[in-house]
Amino acid sequence: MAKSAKISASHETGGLIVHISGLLPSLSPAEQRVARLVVADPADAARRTITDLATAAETSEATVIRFCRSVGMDGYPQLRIRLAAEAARRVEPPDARVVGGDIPPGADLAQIIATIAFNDARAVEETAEQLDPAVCEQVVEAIGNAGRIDIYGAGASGFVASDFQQKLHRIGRTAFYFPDVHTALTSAALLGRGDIAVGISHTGTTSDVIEVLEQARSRGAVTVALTNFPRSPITEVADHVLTTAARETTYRSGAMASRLAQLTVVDCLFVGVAARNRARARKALEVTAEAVQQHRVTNRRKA
Amino acid sequence: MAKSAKISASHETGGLIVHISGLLPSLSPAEQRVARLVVADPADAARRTITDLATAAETSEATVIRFCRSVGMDGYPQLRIRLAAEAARRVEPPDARVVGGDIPPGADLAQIIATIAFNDARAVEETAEQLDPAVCEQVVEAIGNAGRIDIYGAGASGFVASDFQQKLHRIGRTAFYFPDVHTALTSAALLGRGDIAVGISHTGTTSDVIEVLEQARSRGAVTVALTNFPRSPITEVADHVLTTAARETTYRSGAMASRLAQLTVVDCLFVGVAARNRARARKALEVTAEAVQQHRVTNRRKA
DNA sequence: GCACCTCGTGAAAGTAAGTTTCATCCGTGG
DNA sequence: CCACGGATGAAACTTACTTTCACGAGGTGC
Repeated sequence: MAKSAKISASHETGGLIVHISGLLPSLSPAEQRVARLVVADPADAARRTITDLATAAETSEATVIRFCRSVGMDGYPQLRIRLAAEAARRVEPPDARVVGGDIPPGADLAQIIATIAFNDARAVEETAEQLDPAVCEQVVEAIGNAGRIDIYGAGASGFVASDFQQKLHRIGRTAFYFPDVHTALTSAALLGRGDIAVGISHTGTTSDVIEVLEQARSRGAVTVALTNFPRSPITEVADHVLTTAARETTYRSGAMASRLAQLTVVDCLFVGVAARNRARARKALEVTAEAVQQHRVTNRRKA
Repeated sequence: MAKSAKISASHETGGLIVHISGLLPSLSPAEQRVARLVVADPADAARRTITDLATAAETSEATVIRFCRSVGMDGYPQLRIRLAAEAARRVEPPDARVVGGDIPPGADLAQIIATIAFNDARAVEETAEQLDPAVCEQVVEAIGNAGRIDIYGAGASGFVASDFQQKLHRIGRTAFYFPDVHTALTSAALLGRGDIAVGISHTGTTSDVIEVLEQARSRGAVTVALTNFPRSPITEVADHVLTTAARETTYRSGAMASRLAQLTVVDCLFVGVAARNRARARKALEVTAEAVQQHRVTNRRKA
């Protein structure tokens, strides 16, 4: 039977549309009408049912099926999902976003959301890229072996410090965080060889944190600094320096992205430490999760 | 009150998978089996027929249909093309990374860093994609006009709550955060019409937070919930629901990505509020920045 | 402890979508 | 004027999708 020129089934993922328009002239009139609809708006075609599309092309379902076969598909459903896939792929409008910059005055919420998310995601990715695994390894090692872990941070970095403390505590490491400088100083004074102190400061210029870290170091503790600026003062009192890569510089942005970058670093260290002793960490996590269980309500679902 | 919180069916093209994983816990067991298959490999699911998928999930076609409806689709074909579209859009991560999953046991630091950063960045991006600007607008409006702002959160979400409080405070809004449930409850009891309460809970099942939010609502305050799961109990006591889109589900990952997603949402709200009154917010930020200036050291650089 | 709900579930009936078959139409060349 | 062959759509057919319904588990109130 006239198995009319079955064009090599383009099994490659892309190029279906191109493929179709390429062999458009070789199609029968009725099939061409279908093809034109498909090429004109693949996404729309994907949404239609075969009868619907046939009607739109002023033809019958049979012709649509024939068209599917002509372009190398098994049947209509297959064409449909391929079209949906391609339509989705080509819709990628990388509208110019304000990279690392301020939010334009007239921006609406949607723009604000897009800009912030973009910058936040960037900060996280770029931080990960420039993080030195070797340094991380040393820090993880130190934390894993430390007798005591002190974590310092002020303001926004204080939240990160606090978060880190809580995480380490949850896997059974003896970690402390002090919101108050005086308490932190006394704690630092009691550190010694085999202990570790981590100072977090976005700018790297927070005198309180630097001071405490210095104290800790003078007592023989290993010191770690987490900052955005690799040459900032805090690095002078640190044995190991980890840096974030948040671009924001203006106070106006309120160091938003930097927090996320700091947290990402904290997460990496945490997972690294936990991975050193899987069994123990897992056990500790299970126990702690269980502990808060009674403070969770069972899922009384909504209608 | 269930009617108050509507599950904004992510009408946009993107975020279906994320949307589904968010709803996962609120689905019935059989539907969850379907959901897991779909989330695990959307492209594959798109290729399957409904009977096929039902068999794979060890359930009936009826359940698959119910699942479609649960996630806001009209029927199976619609789900199918949406899945195909999303699968196509998703850029395959360079090296096979464990998306939303655990870190492989033998991983070295570099792998851990890459995986965490990838998941963190994704959570931020996907959260932004599915955030409903309209709801944000309402919340921003409410916060901007509120007499008093109470923010509740426990555990990891507590840090986020605290961060939010600090941010709002910095631009001159009267905001509070209470680490202690009892204090929070008394504060909530003193709220009234014109005030606003924000409850943050990743799982949406933290009874303490729900309880306090409920109290606030009963006093006439506008209530806002920030959670990863759009049908969790907390949404029942909230006038406005904002959702994050962190995929992690295992407690093992310690809800790491979710924090970042929550912070991104907080940042958006913060900037939104600040943008409402640029002049005043800027002034406040300048003044507060100046206040901590003397706690910064000048750049005595390293040798 | 019983009656009664409600909810999740799959079997089966029902409907719609997709596919095949086949008769018709129409132009072409004998 | 009559085959002939390809294009086409109506209709039969098959498969996929959707709805309905009854059963059973787990809870709730009497």
